[in-house]
Amino acid sequence: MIKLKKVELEAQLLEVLAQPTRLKILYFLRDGERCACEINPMMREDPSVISRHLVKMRDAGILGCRKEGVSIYYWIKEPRVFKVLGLIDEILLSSVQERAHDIRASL
Amino acid sequence: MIKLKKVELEAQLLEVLAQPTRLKILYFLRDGERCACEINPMMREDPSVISRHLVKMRDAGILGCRKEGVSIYYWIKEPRVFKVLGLIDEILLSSVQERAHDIRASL
DNA sequence: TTCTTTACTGCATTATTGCGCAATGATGCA
DNA sequence: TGCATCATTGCGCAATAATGCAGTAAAGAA
Repeated sequence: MIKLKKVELEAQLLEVLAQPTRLKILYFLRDGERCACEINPMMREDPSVISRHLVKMRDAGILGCRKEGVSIYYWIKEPRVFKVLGLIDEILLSSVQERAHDIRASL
Repeated sequence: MIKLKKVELEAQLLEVLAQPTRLKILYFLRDGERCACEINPMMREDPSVISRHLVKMRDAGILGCRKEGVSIYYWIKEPRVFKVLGLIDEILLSSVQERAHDIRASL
C-alpha cells in the first residue's frame, strides 16, 4: 500500500486528462454512451490503443462501462471533467488574447 | 508554424499541470511571489530541475517572472489554475467516497 | 580584477508513455 | 463443434519527459 500525497493524486488525475486521443474520446462520449465498436472507427488509431485509453479513464473513475454481449459500452461517469476542460479553454483563450495584445503593442 | 487542434492545446496545458513538483511549486507561490532562491530550499530536487519546471510553467503562461539583481522572482499569473485544481480535488474526493461506499456495500 | 552567489543551459542517463502488431479471451451464430 | 467478431493483453519500439552533474552567464561585493 503506497501512500500518495495530495499533489501526486492531483497530478495522476490530470495526467489521465492530458492526452489528445483521450480528450477526443471524452468529447465523443459527451452525447451519451457508446460501444467501443462505435468509438474505434472515429479514431484513426489501432483498436488496442483505444482500448488502453478507455481502460485508463475507467480506472481513473472518469468513465463507466458495461458489457452487453460481445460489445462493451462506455459512458461519462464524471461529467465534471468537462468543467475542468471549460476552465482550461478559458485559460487558453486568454493566453491567445494576451499574445495578440503583445503583438499589436510591438508594432 | 504547426497548427494544433483544440484537444492538443488542452492536453498541452493539462500536461504542464500534471506533475507533482510543479503543483507543489504552484501551491507555494499561492501566497505571493517568491524568488527562485526561496523556492529551491523548499524542494528536495536539484536547482536545475526546479528551474526547468519554472520555465515550463512560465512558457505556458501560468507563472510570471521578473529579474531583480541576481534574483528572479516568480508569481502566479494565471490564478484560474487553482480553480482547476479545486475541481480536481472535488473529483478525487467523490472517487474516494464512492470506493468507501462500495466497500461498505460488499461487507 | 577576482571571487561569490544565483539561475540557467548542455548533455547523458533513466523512466515513462503511446503506439502497433500479434496473440489471447469472450461471446454469439451456423 | 468450428467460425467470426469484438475487446483486451503481451511485447518490443520510438518518442518524450524528468533527473542530475558539470559548465556558463549575470550581478554584486571585496
